Amino acid sequence: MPELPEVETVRRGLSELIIGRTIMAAQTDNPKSFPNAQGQVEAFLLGAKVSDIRRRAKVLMIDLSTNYTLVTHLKMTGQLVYRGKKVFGAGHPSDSLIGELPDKSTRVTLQFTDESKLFFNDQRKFGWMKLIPTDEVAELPFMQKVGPEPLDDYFTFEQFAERFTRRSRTSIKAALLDQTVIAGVGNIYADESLWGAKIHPQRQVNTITPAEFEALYIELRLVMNLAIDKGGSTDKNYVNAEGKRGSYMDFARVFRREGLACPRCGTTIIKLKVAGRGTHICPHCQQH
DNA sequence: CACTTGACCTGTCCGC
DNA sequence: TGCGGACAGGTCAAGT
Repeated sequence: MPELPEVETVRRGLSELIIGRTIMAAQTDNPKSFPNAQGQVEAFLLGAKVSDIRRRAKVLMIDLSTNYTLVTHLKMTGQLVYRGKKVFGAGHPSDSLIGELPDKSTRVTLQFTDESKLFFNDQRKFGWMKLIPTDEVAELPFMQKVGPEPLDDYFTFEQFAERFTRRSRTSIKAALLDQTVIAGVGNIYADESLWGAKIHPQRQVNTITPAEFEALYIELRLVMNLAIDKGGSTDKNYVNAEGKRGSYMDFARVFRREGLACPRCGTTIIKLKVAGRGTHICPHCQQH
């Protein structure tokens, strides 16, 4: 669920809220959510000041003054929510999707010296935060093999099409979801961009024409930029750094819209399974 | 090497 | 009402 636009929304929110704050305490109820060797937290996290927040693909990096980085992956149900002192004990803001924190899905709590807190919530426990030396982050296996950022200014349609040659015999949807091809695409924006480009998700990659790759490149960037504009997609769990939902789902054309009319031609949208994922298409606009 | 499937988890929904 | 099973979907390990 958190894909590139959602993680980017969290990054922007956290940049406003926690850069410059100093971490005073950390606790977790689940070692897998925060798997750090004994002593590292005391030595490199407590007393550290947040210096920057970066994103690569769906990975968020909270840089610290100790030259360590809290590398964070939200996976499917992760949330990073900041709560300032004034909110404590005052119920929760009416526009927030979640209530008092911590709650039963809180896995990690970071407390700052001003008593405000950052909560890492993760219902399904797939996500994690890892404390890693900043100059070693780029050497992580995932960072070594992840594909280019689709929204970078210098990322061209030609480079986009070339990335897919490595997955020529699989379906276009499986290739889009492959993080080593293009970074940051997940199930929502795969379906939305394929609909925009009028490509059936089960089409084999080596049957996609250059014109179709160009349409897909344009649609993917369009959809992701719109989603960032709307603060991401909240299907169930996703919230931004203030606990608020994103509104892209109000603009979705096919995702989770099975049984409804295609906004382009009126045909009923259907749901199928492609690459092991729930997949939404217009059977008229997206022919196999 | 290319590609697919299962595991990791918890909560919700559906049919009986 | 309870209960089993399917489903949700990001990534890695294991299998074909």
